[in-house]
Amino acid sequence: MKYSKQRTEILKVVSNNCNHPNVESIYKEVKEIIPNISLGTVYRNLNTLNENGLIKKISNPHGGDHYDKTLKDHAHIYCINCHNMFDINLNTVDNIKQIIEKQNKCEIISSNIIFTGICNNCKK
Amino acid sequence: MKYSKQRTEILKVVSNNCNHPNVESIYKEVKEIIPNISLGTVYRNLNTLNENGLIKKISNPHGGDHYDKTLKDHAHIYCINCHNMFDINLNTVDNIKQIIEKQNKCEIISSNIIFTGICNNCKK
DNA sequence: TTATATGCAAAGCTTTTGCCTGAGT
DNA sequence: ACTCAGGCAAAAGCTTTGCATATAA
Repeated sequence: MKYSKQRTEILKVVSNNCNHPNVESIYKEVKEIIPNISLGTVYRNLNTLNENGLIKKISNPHGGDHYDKTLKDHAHIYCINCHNMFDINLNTVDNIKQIIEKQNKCEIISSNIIFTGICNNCKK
Repeated sequence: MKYSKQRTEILKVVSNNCNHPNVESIYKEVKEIIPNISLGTVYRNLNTLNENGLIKKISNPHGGDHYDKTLKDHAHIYCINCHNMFDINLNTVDNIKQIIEKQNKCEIISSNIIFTGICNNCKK
């Protein structure tokens, strides 16, 4: 991977935010710094960064992937009202994995755990 | 919902199989019975059946939705080798939901839990 | 100087939609 | 008869890709 201003900026946007931005909002935000960046570059770099383990892709059942700076496997809640995605501290994910591997005699590589609902903030 | 031969056949394909077919394989299978069925009809009916709670849509992080006859919330494992999806008996899903609701003061409507790995059969 | 990344636009996929015809009640 | 469903093809999204140019090492 050769350095590029574009990729650095994209990584920054994902890393500096606590939300879990999707492609659209990453594109928007990076465009403010590098106005002539193309959407293709954003897609290409998100894939590269994901493949190199610098960010983590979270696929959303409601459409569109989100990207996460936290690399450790963890669960999320997706709010159908504000469309944001939040981390869930579910320290049982690793335990569950092991249980499933034993019970089903299979090998688990990764997990995608998304709860859909209404977040703390939107409930008010 | 008015009766239709097409919808009945689509529901049968999802219900009579223990695998969790995706659109492509549902289309293929129904086509053997109703050769002139169109792909649009399959999509339309899968959505209708899902909305009416007769089947359950499972979105796959690796692309393409799968459809499930089991309506109760449960987890799945997706095998990256044979591309099949299998049920996981995870009787803790309901417990986890409640824990999350309490901890995060949010409301959970549904869950999408998919583990990716290599299934029992492909491991051999 | 050589390899990799970008921008742009075209192509590719999957899914949805419009419109007219056909089937169900 | 009237309404809902299907077939077909076009459109809509989202994502990837090819190609020429630009940038990094």
